Amino acid sequence: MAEYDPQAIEQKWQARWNADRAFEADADPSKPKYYVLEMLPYPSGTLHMGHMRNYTIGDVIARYRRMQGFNVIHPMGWDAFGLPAENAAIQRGIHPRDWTNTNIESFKRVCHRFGFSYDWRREISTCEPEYYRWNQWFFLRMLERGIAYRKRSRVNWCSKCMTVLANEQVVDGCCWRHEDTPVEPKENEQWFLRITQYADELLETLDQLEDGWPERVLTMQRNWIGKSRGTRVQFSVEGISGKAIEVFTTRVDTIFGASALILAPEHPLLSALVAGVKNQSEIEENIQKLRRRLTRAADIATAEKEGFFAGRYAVNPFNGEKIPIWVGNFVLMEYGTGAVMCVPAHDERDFEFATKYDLAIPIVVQPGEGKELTPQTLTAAFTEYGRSVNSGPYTGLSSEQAIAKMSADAEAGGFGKGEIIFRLKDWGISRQRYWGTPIPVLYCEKCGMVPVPDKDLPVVLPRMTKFTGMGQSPLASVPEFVNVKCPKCGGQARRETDTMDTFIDSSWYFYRYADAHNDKAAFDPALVRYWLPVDQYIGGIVHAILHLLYTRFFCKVMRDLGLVNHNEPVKRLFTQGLVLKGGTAMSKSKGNVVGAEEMAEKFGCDTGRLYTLFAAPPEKDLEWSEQAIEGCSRFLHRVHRLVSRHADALKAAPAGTGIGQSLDSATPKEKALLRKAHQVLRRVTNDYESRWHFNSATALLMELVNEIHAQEPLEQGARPDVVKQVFDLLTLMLAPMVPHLAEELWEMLGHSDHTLAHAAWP
RNA sequence: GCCCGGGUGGCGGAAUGGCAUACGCGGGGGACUUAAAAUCCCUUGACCGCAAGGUCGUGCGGGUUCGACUCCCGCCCCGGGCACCA
Repeated sequence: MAEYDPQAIEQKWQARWNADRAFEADADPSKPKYYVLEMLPYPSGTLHMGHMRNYTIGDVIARYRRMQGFNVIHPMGWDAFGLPAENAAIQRGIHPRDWTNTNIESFKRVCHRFGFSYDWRREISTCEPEYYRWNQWFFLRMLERGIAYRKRSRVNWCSKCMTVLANEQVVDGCCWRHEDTPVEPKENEQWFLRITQYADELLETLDQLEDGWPERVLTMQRNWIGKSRGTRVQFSVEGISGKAIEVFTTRVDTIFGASALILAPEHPLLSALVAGVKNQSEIEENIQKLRRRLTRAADIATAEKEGFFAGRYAVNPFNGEKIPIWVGNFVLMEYGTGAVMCVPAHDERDFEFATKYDLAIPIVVQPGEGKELTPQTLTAAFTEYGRSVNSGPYTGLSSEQAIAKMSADAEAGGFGKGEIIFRLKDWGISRQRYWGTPIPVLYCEKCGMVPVPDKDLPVVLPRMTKFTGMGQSPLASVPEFVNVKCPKCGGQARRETDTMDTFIDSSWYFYRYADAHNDKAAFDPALVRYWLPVDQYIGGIVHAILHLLYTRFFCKVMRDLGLVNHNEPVKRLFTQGLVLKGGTAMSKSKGNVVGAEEMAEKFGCDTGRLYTLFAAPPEKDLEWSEQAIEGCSRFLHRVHRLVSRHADALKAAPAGTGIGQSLDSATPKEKALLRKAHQVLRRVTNDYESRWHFNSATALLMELVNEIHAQEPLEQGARPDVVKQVFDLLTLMLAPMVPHLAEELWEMLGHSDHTLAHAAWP
């Protein structure tokens, strides 16, 4: 009896799948399609079990859907541009392209080694001109529509990455790659994509994803977009004509309770306001002090409220009342108008501020329901809706009514209007680094900024050889790249030397899989219409905002370009848990990785796959345990032994009894075994179908094996055709999770007609 | 502070109102073996008991129900997200 030899079996079946082109799928409108996608990896270092868990889950789904008769597209590619490659180049003197390609080769080898059912014809690598020329093409289309634009602004600079970061790449005031490095504000001229133009739609269509996306991802995106409905109101400044201060408020109904205006220290009107007031120099000094203290975004949230009177008064347009203008450290220049009205009785922050600086606290909203607020009983701000009091003509209205009426009146009176604002900012995409897509514009002495004509795409990234990581845009030091003729006037021009954020690359890559080698267009819309949107996307929660927001934005832009006809790129999203070792996520920098290849060497990849599925439900974090793997290995050996021991008898079984046929003549014992097998089938199907609890699916299969083992049905004289049916079911159920072993068992059971790759799910 | 998850043996975890702890790991005992590995069998929540058996037991306190890990109310703890967003 042959022992289970995973290495041999795995090689054998991988060769067979290759020869059969078992996982290649082409668009075929007569078949229902299913798109299974795993987030494409950044090829750095070694592929570890964290990656493998992601791909194993995807592979199980792809194989299960294939068995169900779907035309399954299951592609893989490489997020090949990015900083670590460039940093490796600086540290080791290797070119980023060579470093990246070496890593891609090894990642690919391991993917093959694990038997993932990818259609490799669709492979892409984002650092190849064949791919990134379409980044440039998209950029030019956005430029034409005003979605891409250039402006000077305050941006986030990471001193370790030596580049500007997008807002989405800043976590708790620090760089997302360097959690201990606060980003520094920096004035910079750079390119932005006007994602805010889609803010409302990005928020609205999240509702369509309720059934398919994790609640927390939807919440995170909603928070990030941060829609607020409110009113913009202008306060004139006493003694200065023509210089109104605008505030944004969601509670215009409380404006009769405003006891001050508070401006952000960076407010552009401040210097004009302060000019000529008593104590001018002292106030200016205080402003400088506040500004300096606010350089670290991380500190702002925790800092104590501070402020001071700026020397002038504003006029409340609703009642003509004079209120002092203050400067406060808690007012954010980046949000709203950079100025707020201070209504202490009905806003917690204002209450705190007013208490500290002894400002008036007039009550203008009463809760009703028999409760009455008085200055004596008000120990905290009352921030809920109620009924307006002491609010002139609005007294007696509910808060909702007052907001509506006061917004309308402000607009009629020309001193304000209802407005919706978002927290979301435009996407800054310029990076002062080398290893990325060149931005396809140039600057002509005569014509100014000129887009590179489509016919001149791609703008190929030159092969630089010296990397220092110092200073600005490495490409600026390559004269052959920088100096060009202007395509408009033929005069002297300079190329843009910043490169694109690599999140552009990953924003549309899964559309390219549908038509990976098209050299006339990013993709053929007909193919995309067949394959997209993605039916099931699987990846880490880290991309809950970053990648998943950007890709939704790209989808909407592509729709408006007439390239796609859907509104959301991904129907269902699954975020798998981390693979931990010693309590922290496996990562090269922490030095706690378990390499996928060594895993496959030691136990075989089927065991590795099974372990990541069995050790925990897929959404939970999983602590790596070598002992638990041995349990999985034992189980697979046990199954192999069980089948091979009975293979000869079962092969000879009469072919009469197929799965699902009734067995009137079976003995009670035979029926009990069959019943068990079908119970397991029902529950395992449910696990594959919707619950994705592969750990309990595996447990059920173990139970079935234990049951067969305990009963020894053949030895006890059970009908071979009945036993065969049970073994067939077991094998089919194992197939998505441990495909190599399942194929081997299938063959041992005498099925020589076809591989399991496309066998029908029972 | 607000919003999501979660809390079950020594450990990973199972149980979609119906035998709590499936399955696996680890532990204990045994068979086979000269021996070991592998394999196979038995056992393994806590407490009381020689035993048959009994009592307790899913973070804590209440409630609904014939019946609650599961539903409701109030807390505690852990993880994650958001947060001077006006």
